[in-house]
This record gives sequence, structure tokens and C-alpha cells, in this order.
Amino acid sequence: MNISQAAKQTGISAKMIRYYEEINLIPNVLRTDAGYRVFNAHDIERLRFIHQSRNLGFSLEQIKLLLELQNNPERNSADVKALAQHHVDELESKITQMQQLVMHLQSIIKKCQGNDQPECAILDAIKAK
Amino acid sequence: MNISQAAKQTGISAKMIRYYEEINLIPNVLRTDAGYRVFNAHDIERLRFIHQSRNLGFSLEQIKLLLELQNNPERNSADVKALAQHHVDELESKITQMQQLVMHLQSIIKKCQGNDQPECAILDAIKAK
DNA sequence: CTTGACTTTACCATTATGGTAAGGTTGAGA
DNA sequence: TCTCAACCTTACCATAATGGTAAAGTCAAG
Repeated sequence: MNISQAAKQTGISAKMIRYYEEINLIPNVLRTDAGYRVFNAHDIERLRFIHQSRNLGFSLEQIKLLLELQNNPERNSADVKALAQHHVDELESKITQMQQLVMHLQSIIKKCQGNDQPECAILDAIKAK
Repeated sequence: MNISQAAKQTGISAKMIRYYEEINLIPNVLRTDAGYRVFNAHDIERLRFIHQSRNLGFSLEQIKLLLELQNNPERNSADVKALAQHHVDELESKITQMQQLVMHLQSIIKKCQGNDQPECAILDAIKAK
């Protein structure tokens, strides 16, 4: 299977497949004599795993760890769970931060008339602090 | 006022002040004969405005627009309000997306035993799709 | 006059992705 | 057998905002 077929099969662009290989997220990809990459079923499975993990918001660094766990038959599921929980914790922390930002912004925005006059409570609020 | 004093006054690192100048967020910074930057009160005010806007989560591109509005006495506050509202809309959209991700992840995580065995519902969920 | 604390520019790095260009390969049809 | 389109390859550039480094110049106090 060449790279464009692998891209179709996995939903990852050819560009990204090359990049994942470069950063050793997929190792030992075979080549033809001409240097074309050849993907086997195992490679495709790994790429699908990466794609799904990206959809779940894991970073490539975290995915590297997930792949190591997945390929280690002596893993402890506790380690996988901890990794995933850490990811959720980070997301929740960012959500909280963004919600506070939204509340702050909304309280400022509602004071602005939003008309054709230059007076603006938003600009005033920015300058004020 | 030199750059380290300006940094202290505004809460922006010297590194970032140079960068903001490079991308024309702060124009026409004076120089001594030796090439040292000299910041006047107007520069400091502008840098403070940038710092506050960054704290509100605006991008540098958005801040460029905010600065133009702030320096335009014929602005319409409606334009400022629209810009700020757009920022809030983007934040809320990202928050919603992240909340959905968190819910999805949590539903997967709670199925994982999290013990010293290799069986892991999280890895299964990633492989499954 | 020396020395330490500044300043300058020019790089490199981060994260994940897209784009381009220049050049080699392959396979199908004339 | 030749040609041409459609692939493939690597090597760059770009994104957003920030931090870091190194080499070289400047300033002020002792």
C-alpha cells in the first residue's frame, strides 16, 4: 500500500504520515527500491490508532506513550488510565480558565453601547487596569 | 526609558517588546545614537494596552485592530463591541468542543479498571473506531 | 581603564499542520 | 519504445506567541 492509499485508509494526510514517521511515531516503514514508502496492515492499524487518539485530543507526545502501552502486553491499565485522566484534567483546567475569561469579557462587553459613537466601555476597561 | 524599564512598567518581557515592535504593534520607537530603544509615555501606554488585551485573550492580530480603533477618534463603539463579541463567540465554541471531548473521554475512562492488569477499556475504545 | 550589567541582532526551539518546488518513478497509451 | 499524467520523494517556508542562546557593542561606576 503506498502513501496515498494509506492516507485514504486512515484519514491522515500523506503529509502527516511522513511527519509521524519522521518523529518515530511509526517506525520501520518499508520502502520500494525507488524509495517509495510501503505500508503493511500493522502500519495501518498504528496510523488508525494515532488518528483516533488525535480525535480524542491527545498530543503526539501522549500518543507516543499510549502506543508504547498498547504494544506492551505487560502494561498496567492503571498507567493508561492515569495518562487519560491527566489529559482530562488539563482540558478541564483550560475550560475553567476560558469560562472565567468569557464571564469577564461579557461583563465588559455588556457595558458598551455598541453604536456609532466613539465612547466605548471595552476600550475604557482595557485602559483602566 | 530603556527596554528593561519599559518591561518592568508594563509587565511585558523585553523579548516580547522587541517582537511587538517587529510586527508593528508599536511603531516608531526612538533610538539613542548607540541604537538602544527609548520608550516614551505614549509607548508605555500602548504596551500596557497590549498587555491588558493579551490578558483578555485577544490575539495579537485582534489587538492590532483594537489599537487602530483606540487611536481612531471617529470609531464606532459598535465595531469594538463586534470584535470583542467575536472573541467571546470563539472562546465559547472552543469551550463547547472541549466539554464534549471531556464527556466522551470520561465515559471511556470510567470503564477502565485502572489496575495492574493489561486489559484496558481505553485502549480498546481507541482501537474500536 | 576595567568590569559588570546592560543592549543589540540573529539565530533555534516549541506544536501540529498545510503549502510549495524541484526532481525522480510508474504505468498506460500511442 | 517514447511520452505524459499522476504519482512519489526530500527540502524548504509558513502559521502563533513565547522563551532561549550567543556574539558583539555600550554604558556607568569604581
